[in-house]
Amino acid sequence: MPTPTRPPPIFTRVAPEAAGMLLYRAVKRGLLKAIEGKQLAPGAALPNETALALAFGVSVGTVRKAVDELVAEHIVVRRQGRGTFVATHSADRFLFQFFHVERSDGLREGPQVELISFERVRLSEDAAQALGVRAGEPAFQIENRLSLQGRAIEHDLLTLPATLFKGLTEKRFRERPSTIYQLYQADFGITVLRALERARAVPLERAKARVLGLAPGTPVLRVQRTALTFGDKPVEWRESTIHTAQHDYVQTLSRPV
Amino acid sequence: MPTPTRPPPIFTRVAPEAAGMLLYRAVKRGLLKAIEGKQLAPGAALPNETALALAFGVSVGTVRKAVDELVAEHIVVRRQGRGTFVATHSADRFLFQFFHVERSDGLREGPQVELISFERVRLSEDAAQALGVRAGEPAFQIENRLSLQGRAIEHDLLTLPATLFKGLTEKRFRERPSTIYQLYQADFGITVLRALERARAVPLERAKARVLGLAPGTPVLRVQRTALTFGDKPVEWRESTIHTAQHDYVQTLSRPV
DNA sequence: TCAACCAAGTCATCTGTATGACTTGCACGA
DNA sequence: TCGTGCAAGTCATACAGATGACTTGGTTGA
Repeated sequence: MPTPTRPPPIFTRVAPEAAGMLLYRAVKRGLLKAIEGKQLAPGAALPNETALALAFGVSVGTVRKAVDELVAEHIVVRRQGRGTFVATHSADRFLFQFFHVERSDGLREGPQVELISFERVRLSEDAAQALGVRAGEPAFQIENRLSLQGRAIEHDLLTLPATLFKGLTEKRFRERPSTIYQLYQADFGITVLRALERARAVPLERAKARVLGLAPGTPVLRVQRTALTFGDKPVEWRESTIHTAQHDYVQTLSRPV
Repeated sequence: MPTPTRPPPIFTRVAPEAAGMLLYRAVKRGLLKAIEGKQLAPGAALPNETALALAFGVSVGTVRKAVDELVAEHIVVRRQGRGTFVATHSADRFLFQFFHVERSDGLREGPQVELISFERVRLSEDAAQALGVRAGEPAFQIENRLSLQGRAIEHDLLTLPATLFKGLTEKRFRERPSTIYQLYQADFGITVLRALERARAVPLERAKARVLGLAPGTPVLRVQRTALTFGDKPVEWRESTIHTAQHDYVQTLSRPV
């Protein structure tokens, strides 16, 4: 009788070939791979700790340390007595980690995003420096308008190196299922792990005033963000212009990383 | 012969009486107590891990977990092969953790602080709400001007509940040896661990324009900060007005806490 | 004198095991 | 039928020890 086909194992042992590498890092990468590759979908339960230890060929303590870091990064969620689950990134996690605008009274909600323009360009000096590549490289430049409760609040200008986002089209961008960072992850295998931001107050320019429906010269917040993936490699450069009359840009200062 | 007097032990065993409490938390608190109480001064080396385990009556792994958290909070610093040291709060750590203004080209330096006014007041509604106490409570209100490279860059308005800062005087404040947060710690036993900030862009008011030597109406960054100690208890409310023509307000977005 | 080597001390990682707490589902009995 | 209680599964904490990497300081030998 034929052996029944079974799905390939999700995890592979890391112990032997990872000589010199940190074991718990290798385990973490393995888990991330499975999460990014959708073998472990958002909301799915991870195998229990002893099963993971067996699969990776390491001890439970090592698995624990790997999962600890994923928990700290809000990539998975542990529930005592229940199990460990892949965080449902989608709206909420993105909102929490990368969208820091909230109403002055503390109300937090996800923005509506409208695409204003989508073009192929050559990298400017600023963008090239932020992205760590040469000026003049091909790139995508995307303009968005963000609204909260129907009120235009923010203008975003995104710059993406074309080499990292091969095959991106306006249609694909426009028809993405969820957040922009989820598109990066699902379609291009790029996981944005953290970002650097620089903020300043500037008078609103005429072009953006038109987009936001405000008077030119209004003081607005200008935030420049470099989004980073593994190894602090830059993958996106973004310039946001935020109207902060009814909203604040919110931060928690604690453990600098 | 008389037994030589020896200093009292810095640490006490936690195992027995800490029934139900998390051991590693108890160890962490013990270490924090020693650090706050200056038995372990900034820059001092902690006893090595096995010695700590012995002193607290727990295993090395438990000490390790406690120290891990202190390291994550930048309260101590580990150096492989050397030892673990109490972070020198003083300039650098404060700068790194709580002062987020840097020159546009990335240059980071500590600000010069000038005291402009020091008064006893009653808490306003805003401040009272941020500090989690009733409006009308007595408080100190302190105005500072901060400069970088001789250029006035920021105006700070600090509000401190009088109950937490009993005995604070203008003289003591003015003659503090180092940073403001170090004064809180050394003189009032208050360790600022983290802070919440809300930023917006506003036109510069006339009074602050005079202090900063700028034209009224210039777009400036308005940052409202609530500083927190253990248990997220608010201890300071601060409103900063920052001139961001040559400087940026810098943030790292990563693992939300 | 000086450079190379060596040993001790310390943190860093990993293993393996034990116990407790929390959650769920099932069996049992009123 | 319903609820109590128990057992199993899982994460949470803690222990003890082994090995490796890094730093420092002293010893040795040319």
